[in-house]
Amino acid sequence: MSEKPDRKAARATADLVAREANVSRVAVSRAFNPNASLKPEKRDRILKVARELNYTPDMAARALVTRRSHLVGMIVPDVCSPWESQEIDALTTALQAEGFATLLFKAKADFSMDPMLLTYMRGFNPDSVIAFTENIEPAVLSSFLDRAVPIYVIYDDADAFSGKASETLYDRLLVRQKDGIEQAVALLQGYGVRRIAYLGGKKQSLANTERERMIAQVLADRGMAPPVTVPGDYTYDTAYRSTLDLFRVGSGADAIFAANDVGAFGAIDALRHELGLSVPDDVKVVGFDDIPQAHWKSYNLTTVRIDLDDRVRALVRLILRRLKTPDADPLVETLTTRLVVRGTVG
Amino acid sequence: MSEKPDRKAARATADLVAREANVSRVAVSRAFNPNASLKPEKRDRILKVARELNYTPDMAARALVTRRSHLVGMIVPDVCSPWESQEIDALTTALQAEGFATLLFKAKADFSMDPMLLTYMRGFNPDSVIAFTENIEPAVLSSFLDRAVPIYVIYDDADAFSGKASETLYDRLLVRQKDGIEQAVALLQGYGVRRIAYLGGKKQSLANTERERMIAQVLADRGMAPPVTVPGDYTYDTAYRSTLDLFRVGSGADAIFAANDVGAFGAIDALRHELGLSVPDDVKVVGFDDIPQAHWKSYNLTTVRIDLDDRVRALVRLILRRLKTPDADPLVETLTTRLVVRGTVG
DNA sequence: CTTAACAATGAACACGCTTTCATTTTTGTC
DNA sequence: GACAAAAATGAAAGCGTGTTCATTGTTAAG
Repeated sequence: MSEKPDRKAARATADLVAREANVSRVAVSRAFNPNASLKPEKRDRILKVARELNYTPDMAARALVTRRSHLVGMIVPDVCSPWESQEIDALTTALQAEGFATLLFKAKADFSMDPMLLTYMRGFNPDSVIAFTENIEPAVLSSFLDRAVPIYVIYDDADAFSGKASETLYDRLLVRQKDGIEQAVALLQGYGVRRIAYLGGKKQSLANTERERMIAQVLADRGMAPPVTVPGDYTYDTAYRSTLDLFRVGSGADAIFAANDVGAFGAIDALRHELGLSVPDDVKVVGFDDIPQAHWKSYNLTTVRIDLDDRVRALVRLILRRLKTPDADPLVETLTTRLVVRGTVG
Repeated sequence: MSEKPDRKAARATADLVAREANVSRVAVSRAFNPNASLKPEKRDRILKVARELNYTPDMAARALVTRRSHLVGMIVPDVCSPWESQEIDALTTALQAEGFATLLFKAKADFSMDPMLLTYMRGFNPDSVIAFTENIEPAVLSSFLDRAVPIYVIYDDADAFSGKASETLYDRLLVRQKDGIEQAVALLQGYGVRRIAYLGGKKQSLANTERERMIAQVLADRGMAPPVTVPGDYTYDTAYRSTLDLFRVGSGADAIFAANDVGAFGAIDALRHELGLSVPDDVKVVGFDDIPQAHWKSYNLTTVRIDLDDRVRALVRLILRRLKTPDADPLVETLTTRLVVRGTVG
């Protein structure tokens, strides 16, 4: 870590570059704006001088006049969650390549957003906002919408949504969770499973609600017993305790469908290391997400995969399109899910 | 996700608020600047009008004149790494509370930084830069230092550094890694371990180099055989493969000291699930970091803990102090490490 | 060679805010 | 109630850039 003793350090401005290169300040601006017309040799000379002077256009000044901050705000409840950190990583990489920087904010643990935080965030004028927090308040939404900032709330849309883009005002990312869930349930049924427990995620999470609803629906379609619902919050520790509670009561469940992979890990460890049960012999376990840890040998988790690359690509496509053509018609991107079979079911 | 159909959406400015509240624009500015002198009732009235108009000061405009962007740049090679994501999360939370927003950038996988990226980043004028990338290039450093931006390169300083602040130009975070390493080696020796393998991290990582050097030193001090060094890169998969290689060759190692917890997980899984060895009966394993996953029952890892809270607190203290008093003398914050005993040694 | 069309150029303005600085109002003291 | 000191106020200047718009320099067509 370090710091410059000399505080005088004047940063180079476009004016200085212009003077040094014997051109007008406007020419310097044009040199850094690829689609502006400027004689090539002149541009080269300016860029050379700029490099020597260690000059970079000031984004703040630029944002002030262009009304584009080149910032994309991300609101995240828990950066440590493997699934979210993957998304942050991938989105940041993709947006960075397009010239946008990630502005990171922490939401409150209960997935809600501090109104103060949002007000503060608005001050930075992000060109777009991506919220990993699902229960975003309408007031907050409209406060951004007043400034015509496209907001992307990341959660997995219900299949119930028909897919007719014209029916909605917004861009949407539609994740067909049912596809993977059907494959998972079919596999479990094939192994003779009779009673499935659903180990939930955060109550406020829409993705969680949808998953629960859809699992119930698929079970009903196949003539199976409705799921036993076990409380969870996407964390290992809660999943661990809930699993203990479930089996000490003796619910008769012979399979656990977890709302996310981390929860599945907690369930597996409770079963194996505290209840003395075997996975998959006594109890089968299926997760959701397919995070990198799912293939770790200690878990080797069978799970419903949401392809991160596809997901991020679709999201970036939506965002960039909206930024470039703000008045374009709302678009719906659809993703599917599929079961990845590993060792916790067979 | 959503977008406002109406693009006109004029954002409220200080001028508008001033007109609406029958005051001068200067008064509005003062209302939002706590230490400016303004009659309390007047301030209240202004803030009320501002709230009604949904007004927030524009940070870009503010930054332009105050020369403070209230942005802290973070350069991260891998957001998904549990240890790094923890740090990002904690730092963002702490800085957010102090009114700073996190500007996130991805470094290249080899821990180096793309010069273009840095140039781009400089354009945002971060008030400070925190680099999780350890082999930061001097040219890059000085390009920021020219603007008197304090840079914090996060790695664990050698104990070799005497702690005399006057001898360095920079603020430093000194992590006494040796403390925990000594405890770990003592424990291993107590269990009769004779030959320790060091499962390394990324070659470019200074923390890794330091850890290796210090383990060798502690072993020598205790009259033990020098460590067998096994190549690694902080990832699970590499650790897994390296461990297989090590034991198939038959190195005679009866303990593995991993450069980080994730690497330790890979080693444990290779030993248990592929080599048919027992941890801790056949081979003892010690990790480094104490990430949350370390207490998961499948691993239950004995590891050298670097207290994240202490670490972040110290870092935030350094950063804020430097931002408030840029000319203050360089300061050194010292942290210790300690062994957390769980199930992979006893 | 002339004229029209076009590319290149720079002066001036705007973006939204903070900060002097000189002025006015309020407060405190005898 | 008079004076000095302190607090409150607003006009104007400026932060570093992009963008008209009118002007100049250059090329293409006739």
